[in-house]
Amino acid sequence: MLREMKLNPAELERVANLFRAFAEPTRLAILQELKAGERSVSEIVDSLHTSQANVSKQLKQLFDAGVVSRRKQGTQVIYGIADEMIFELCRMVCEKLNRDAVKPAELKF
Amino acid sequence: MLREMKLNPAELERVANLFRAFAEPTRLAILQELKAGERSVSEIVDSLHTSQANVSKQLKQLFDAGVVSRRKQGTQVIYGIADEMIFELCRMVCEKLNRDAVKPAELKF
DNA sequence: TTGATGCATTCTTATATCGCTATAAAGCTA
DNA sequence: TAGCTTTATAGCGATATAAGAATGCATCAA
Repeated sequence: MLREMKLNPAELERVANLFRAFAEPTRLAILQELKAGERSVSEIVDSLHTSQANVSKQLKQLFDAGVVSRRKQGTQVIYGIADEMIFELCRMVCEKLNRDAVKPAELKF
Repeated sequence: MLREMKLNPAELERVANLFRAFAEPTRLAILQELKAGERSVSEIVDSLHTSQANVSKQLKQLFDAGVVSRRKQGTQVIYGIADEMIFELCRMVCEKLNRDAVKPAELKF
C-alpha cells in the first residue's frame, strides 16, 4: 500500500525544496569539491571563483537541505557530504543530459 | 577515463537547469498526473488547482527541459513523460526525505 | 463565416534569490 | 587584552520566476 498515492501540497513543497538545493551551479560546484573529501569553508572559497560570503550562504542552504554535514574544528568549519545519494542523483541527471545531447562530450559528475 | 573530471561552468549550468525543472511544486504535481498516463492540457488543469495559463507555462518548462513529450491531437495537446528516469529521481529524493524525517509518514512519488 | 473550444504567449506584480560589500561573532595567539 | 583569522550574517541592487489577467492563435462545428 501507499504505492500510488499522490503527494499533498506540503509534501510536494518538501520534494521541490530538496531539488532546489541542486538547482544552482555554485552549489553544484561546492558539492563537486566535497566529493573528493571534507573541506573547510576557506578551502572551498579558494577552489571556487566567488566570495566567502557567497560560499557560506550556499553552504547554509545545502546544510539546511540535509545535503552536507558540518563540524567545527577550532576556528574553522569543516563541511562534508551528508548523504551519498547526491552523487547518484547527479549521475542520473548527467546521463539524461548525455542521452539528450547529440554531442559526443560526456558529462560525469 | 573522464571519471573524476569536474564539470565546467557551462556544464554545471545545464545540470542545474535540469534540476530546476523539478524544483517547483506545480511542476511536480503535473508530473504526478502524467505518471498515470498521457493527459491533455485541460485534463491537467482540471486535476490541479491553478490556471490554464500557468499549466501551459509549466508544461513548456518541462518540455524545454526534455522531461515531458507532447503531440497535437486535433485541437488538443497531449503531454506525456519523456523519460522515466524522472520517477527514479523523485523516488530517491523522497527516500532521502523519509530517511531524514523522524516521522512515520512515508512520501512516495 | 461565425462562434466556441483548447492551448500558448504577453504583460504585470509580487516574491525569491544570487552575489557583492560591510560587519559581526567566535576562536586563536601573542 | 589586543589583534588576527575564519566563518556567518545583514543589507543592498540586480535578476529571475511564479501566477494572474488579458490576448492571440489554431482548430472544429454549425
